[in-house]
Amino acid sequence: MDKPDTTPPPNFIRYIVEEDNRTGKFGGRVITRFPPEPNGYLHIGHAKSICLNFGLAADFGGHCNFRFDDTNPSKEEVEYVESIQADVRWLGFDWGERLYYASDYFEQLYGWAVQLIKDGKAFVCELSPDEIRDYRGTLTEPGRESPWRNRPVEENLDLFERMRAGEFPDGSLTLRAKIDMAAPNINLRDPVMYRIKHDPHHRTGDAWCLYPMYDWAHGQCDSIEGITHSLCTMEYEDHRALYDWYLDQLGLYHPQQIEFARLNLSHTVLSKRRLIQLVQEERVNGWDDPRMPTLAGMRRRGYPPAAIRSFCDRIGVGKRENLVDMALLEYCVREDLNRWAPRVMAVLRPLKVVIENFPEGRVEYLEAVNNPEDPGAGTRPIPFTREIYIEREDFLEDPPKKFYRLAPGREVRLRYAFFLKCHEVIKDPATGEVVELRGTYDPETRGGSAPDGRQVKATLHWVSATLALPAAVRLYDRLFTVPHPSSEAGDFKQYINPHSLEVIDPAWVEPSLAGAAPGSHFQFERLGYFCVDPDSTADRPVFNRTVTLRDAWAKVQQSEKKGKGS
RNA sequence: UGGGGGAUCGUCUAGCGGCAGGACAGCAGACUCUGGAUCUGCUUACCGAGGUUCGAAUCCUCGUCCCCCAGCCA
Repeated sequence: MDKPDTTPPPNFIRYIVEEDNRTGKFGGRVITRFPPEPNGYLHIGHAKSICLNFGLAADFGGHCNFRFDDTNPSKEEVEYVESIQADVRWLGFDWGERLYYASDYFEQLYGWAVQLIKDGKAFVCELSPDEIRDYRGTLTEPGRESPWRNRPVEENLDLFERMRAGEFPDGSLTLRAKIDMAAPNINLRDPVMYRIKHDPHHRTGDAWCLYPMYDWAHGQCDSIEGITHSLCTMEYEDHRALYDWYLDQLGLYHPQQIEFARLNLSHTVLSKRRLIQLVQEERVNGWDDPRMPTLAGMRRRGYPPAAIRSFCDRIGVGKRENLVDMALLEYCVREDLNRWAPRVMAVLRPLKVVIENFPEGRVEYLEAVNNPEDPGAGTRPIPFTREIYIEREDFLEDPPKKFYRLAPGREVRLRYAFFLKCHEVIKDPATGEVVELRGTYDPETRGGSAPDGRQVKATLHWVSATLALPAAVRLYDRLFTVPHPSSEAGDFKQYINPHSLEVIDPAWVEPSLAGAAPGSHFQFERLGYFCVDPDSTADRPVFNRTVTLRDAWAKVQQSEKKGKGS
């Protein structure tokens, strides 16, 4: 129905697929795959690949396989195979029955290796890892052939069989392809196909002590599954020649590999190595810490999956190096949440206001709109009492020109309630800190407008000081202080933002939030979007700030500051 | 200086020989019971030098700069 809106912008991969369909290269089929290694959590960079692969297949009436590239048991764990599937599902994609594992093909791969040996195109090598490196040559000099390169086929076959049987220790032997030690493409200098690892595998258990290298497995896995378009990141461009070589020697079907640039996001890091460090060194509280760029972290932070998908559509797909501004992701998050997140009131840093002409002990219920963007969302009652809390930063005793919130003698509107006028400022005599405001309300302004037509410049959010619920609120900010921590000099961790998490406890939220379910989203009016954290308990909900609202006042303050400074 | 890739607004991206477009960010304004949302307007780009062509971001040549590759990782 709304097809034009959902059609993603054009990109070079789409053109290739369209062209392939025109020429009938794959008979009009479009089969892609998402092939994660279960050695860590998925992050926003994976989301780009997921959206690309699943989206492309869906748009061309094909399908996308889900395949774990589980060829290295020493790094892989079931925890990850589970979290990865949960994350892809959460993102909104469905692979039906098409869940595969590279380990499903171990036997087939082994058979193909035997075939290459018989054809004289692979050999068992006894060089140590150091020696292999040494023999490989350098970027500018050719390598030297392994002394074991011309072993008779029968001997290779025998040794390879015994490698599988477990007769040799880890690292003692490898199976290598016999290609060309002088190839300018280093991937073609007799690459290792199998290494010995007496390591139990999360799926095959101890059936194998011989594991295929990714380069040996990947092309054939794609081929077995009939993948038409095998999308991967740029660093695999050099490997394509090797995948093609294997497929050619084996006489197998060739998928078409297309490389695209991986995503870089500002103010964070997206390499598994660095994310793992953050987790292991406890710079964050686990993989799903809301500051992490992982899907699990973003989910906990409150980023809706639709926002992440929209982001992936907007960033496009290209081949050049890029650094996408976090502001774009935040825009997508706000754009989505704005449409459907219910609005509530919460005060983070309370300043008590006593409304002197409002009777003590009286509670008046006012009607508040749940979502101005969605009339169907209805209204809810909120209690108004003699003592309320307003946000501390909404009052200034000596307001600058552009500040039009509350000040002595000034009148403002309390959202969905009454006009409030401030008469008196009570301070701590010792510190001079404002501790309480005294004022009066105008009963005639119930609901928020004055019968006499007088206007106020500001509307403040508030909660009843007697009826509000205490809650813990976690304010998150960007994890790093610089746009591109991993390209900065020195250890990336020195650029961690020391203020990336601030906990406010207690903050005060309106009573309707009692029992809010973990994972549910709200807009705290004038403050931002918040998501209920799983750490919440019955008597103390915990809210994570997903993202702030766009803040025009903050910008005014900033530009004033800059103006003064220069 | 072996091989592979890439250079378009501040950022991301479109363009496929015919007016360089969009989004985010920024700026200005309108509107507003959220300084939210919405709406309007504005600023800003083809890495460089030659060539082909009536016409070049696009084709050709020569440069420059950036990224990737020397794991028994993926």
